[in-house]
Amino acid sequence: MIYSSELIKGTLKTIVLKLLADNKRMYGYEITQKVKQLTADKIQITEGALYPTLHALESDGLLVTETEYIGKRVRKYYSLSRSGKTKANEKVSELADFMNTMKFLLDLKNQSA
Amino acid sequence: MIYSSELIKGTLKTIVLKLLADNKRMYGYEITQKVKQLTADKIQITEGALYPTLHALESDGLLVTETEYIGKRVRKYYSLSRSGKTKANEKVSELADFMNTMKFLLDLKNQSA
DNA sequence: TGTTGATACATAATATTCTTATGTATTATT
DNA sequence: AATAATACATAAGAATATTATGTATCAACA
Repeated sequence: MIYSSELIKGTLKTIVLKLLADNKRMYGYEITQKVKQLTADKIQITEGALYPTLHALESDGLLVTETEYIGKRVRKYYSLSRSGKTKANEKVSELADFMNTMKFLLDLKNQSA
Repeated sequence: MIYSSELIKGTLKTIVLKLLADNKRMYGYEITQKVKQLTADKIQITEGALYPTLHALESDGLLVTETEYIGKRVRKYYSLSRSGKTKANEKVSELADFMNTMKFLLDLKNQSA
């Protein structure tokens, strides 16, 4: 089972920031695989969504990059800047809070009964 | 505190379907107020988001409407169709599952340590 | 050795879904 | 009389994803 894509919307930035908070540095493809693995294939981040997001986070100054070559193949590592670390904490807290609120909403029983 | 708007994306349909599953019938404005109340103002559904969503759910056959007049003011009640009830259950289950997955992701500790 | 699948980046066209702004009108409150 | 709340609706624009496409390297296998 893969979640309907609309659910991912709005959480991608937070997922990326959280993974980078946990792993110091990661490259794009690695992020897609890590998320796939950690969620038992339930969340699959597409490259068309991820790369523009990484570029946006970088241009916001939240991520910094180092490019390395593995053989002849380029690999672009991303890591959190100082402000990125702060932002990561904020976004993770907000999402956790949001999920509690949603859980509460979804657990409500019939109000009309 | 109000959640950053991007978090709401993708959950609105599910919230609406869930509220209608709990309350038999509701009208648009009522839904905005109910969500606001249930979430202590943390989630505020805008009318520009809600009405198009209600119309879409209706045209998908998930909702049915009855129009009533309160004095001279029109009020449009929405309720779940048979397929809407099924869909509501599916969407709520999926979102609950998704939130567990996200919770797991966010609770992970440093992987690089 | 050549074809396939995995790795690894990227962007463009399109679709979806929201925000923000605007509009109309009734009713309640001050 | 003016303002806020109730109640509907739509349009322009922004944000963010999907889908498709492109390039290229590397590993495995037949």
